[in-house]
Amino acid sequence: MSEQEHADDTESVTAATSERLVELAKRRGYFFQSSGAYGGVGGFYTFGPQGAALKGNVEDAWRDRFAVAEGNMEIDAPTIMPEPVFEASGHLDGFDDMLVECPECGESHRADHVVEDNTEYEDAESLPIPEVEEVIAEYELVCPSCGAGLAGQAVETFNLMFATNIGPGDSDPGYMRPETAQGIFVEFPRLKEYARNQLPFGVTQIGRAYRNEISPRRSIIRTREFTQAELEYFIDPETDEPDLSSVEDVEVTLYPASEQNAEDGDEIRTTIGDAVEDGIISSPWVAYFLGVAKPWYDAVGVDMDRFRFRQHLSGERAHYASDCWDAESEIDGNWIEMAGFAYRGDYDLSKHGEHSDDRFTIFKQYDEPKTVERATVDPDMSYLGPEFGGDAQAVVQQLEDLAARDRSAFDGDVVEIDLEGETREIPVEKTGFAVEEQTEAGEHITPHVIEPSFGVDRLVYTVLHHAYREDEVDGEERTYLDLEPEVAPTFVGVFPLQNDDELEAQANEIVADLREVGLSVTYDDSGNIGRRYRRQDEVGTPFCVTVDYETVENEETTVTVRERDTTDQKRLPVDDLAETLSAIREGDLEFDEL
RNA sequence: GCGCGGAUGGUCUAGUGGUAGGACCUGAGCCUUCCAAGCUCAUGGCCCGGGUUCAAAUCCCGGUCCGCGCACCA
Repeated sequence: MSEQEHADDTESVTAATSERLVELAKRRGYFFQSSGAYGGVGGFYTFGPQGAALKGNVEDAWRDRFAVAEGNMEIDAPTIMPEPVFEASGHLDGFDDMLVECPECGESHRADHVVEDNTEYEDAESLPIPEVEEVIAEYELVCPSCGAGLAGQAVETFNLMFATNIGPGDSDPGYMRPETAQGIFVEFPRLKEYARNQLPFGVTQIGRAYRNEISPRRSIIRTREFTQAELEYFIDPETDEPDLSSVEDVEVTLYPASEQNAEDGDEIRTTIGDAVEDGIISSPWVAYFLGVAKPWYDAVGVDMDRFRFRQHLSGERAHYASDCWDAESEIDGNWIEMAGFAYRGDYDLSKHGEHSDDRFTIFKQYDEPKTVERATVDPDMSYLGPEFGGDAQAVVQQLEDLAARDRSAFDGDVVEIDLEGETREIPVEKTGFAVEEQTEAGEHITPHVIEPSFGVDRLVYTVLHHAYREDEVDGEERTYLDLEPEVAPTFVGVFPLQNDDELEAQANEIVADLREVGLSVTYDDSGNIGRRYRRQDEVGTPFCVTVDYETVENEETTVTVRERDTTDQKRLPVDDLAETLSAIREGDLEFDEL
């Protein structure tokens, strides 16, 4: 077999897993194309009963670890926000792609890239559309694919945000958020109050985000509406350091940019502590969250042999990030991004501070108050008002600026200011100029942000894919999902061995008992017992309880408990059942220990 | 958005210019003392819109959706 044939063969085998998984997902209610009755719509999926439960469990696990256990605050912001938010965040401009279509071959190309690659223009993206069209015509630029002239072709913009109107008319444009993060940043002034103005603090959000992708692909891996679980962790970059003691021994597989660029570069197996010490991960904060994330991914069922952290190459980083690592999982031989851990610096808070009326800063007290000399003005408005009319406020502004900048300007009898190109004189006595000693208790600083941002749908897909198993039981083929008990949609199935009033009554009692303690239970009395086991195997239910004749005949009431992966059975007293299964669900007990 | 391929019950699939068959699943019943058994019965389908034709699920055109490649993924 040739190398090529062998590769094809391998691919078809792995791709088969994805195909079977997608088929299982449809059939058993994990996820499926939405709006199918109307022909479906690209990039939108509905999570069915099993999928919604799995996803909810994953979200709960995330909340437990990244909000509750870390002492962070969770919020729930709207998915639609007004245009100015995205002007500030940079999504309105930065999210705009200029596309030009070739009249010959039909290929679409980034117009700004075509211009930058073939002219002396360096930042074509910032040019207005008509100008880009002019440049293309002027330089007689051609299609990179086929060489046909592009002059005269319209340059279209495509913004990946879904646009809408807030209220009637189109005077108030709004957008579906392209990431949940902005919902947190925008509320920073209030959130810092809830944190009692103390850094560091973290805010989490689990919610939907929307991107009008040009071409959604690979089932729920790339969709137009998806769920993110994000943490924005705000720190004082001068003084805050993470406590790495709890994560320094966590072993990780890292794929740094330097290795990706190297000829024979490879992944590095190391620990969080060593990676920081060796400078592989430059930000200890990013390292901290990688260290928290890895065991968490393990716990929800990601195969650690198919998991790594990959550093972004310099060219692939977002406009806001100074360093970024992705958590990646391997699916069918491809690595897919499940989370990004970005050091966003003060980018977002600074932008919102500039664009809005609020302060996106934290007041940081000095250890000792500082005494500073400061020149101030307290203008006599009864003079300035009549003298300058509508310009009076501008004059006051100028005086304040001047006092701060050059107090010697107030040395004489008059101060000269420039008003719309005209020099005007103001008597110093009318300006209230004074040099005073002031004590400053601290300063306003803009916190830096570390953002662990998780894609929930991709994680759910990975968990299902990594859990997919095929084996044989007594010579019969079996498909099952090796889901962690913590995230499995259904925790236990309860069956009467046969259709028999007494067995059914007993089984129903057990169902009620188990539900009483909060377990997710399903009851099934259809078909023979083997079929029912296989049904639960296929959706990943970790345990099945069967009521048989021994249960109802013997003195001590007992049932069999069957474990999914091994199909092993143990007999347990009904009285302890709820407690025992709860303990397993919580991870305090193993089936083997029974 | 471009190119290639595809679309038949819930799922997987056969099929022909003359209105569709199978397997599995599902439901009802029988049987059954722990792993997809058996028997009987039942529900359920040609992606959408045009065109050609006496007749279109089938041929042609357009669309939608899916998969792959290109581009895109802040």
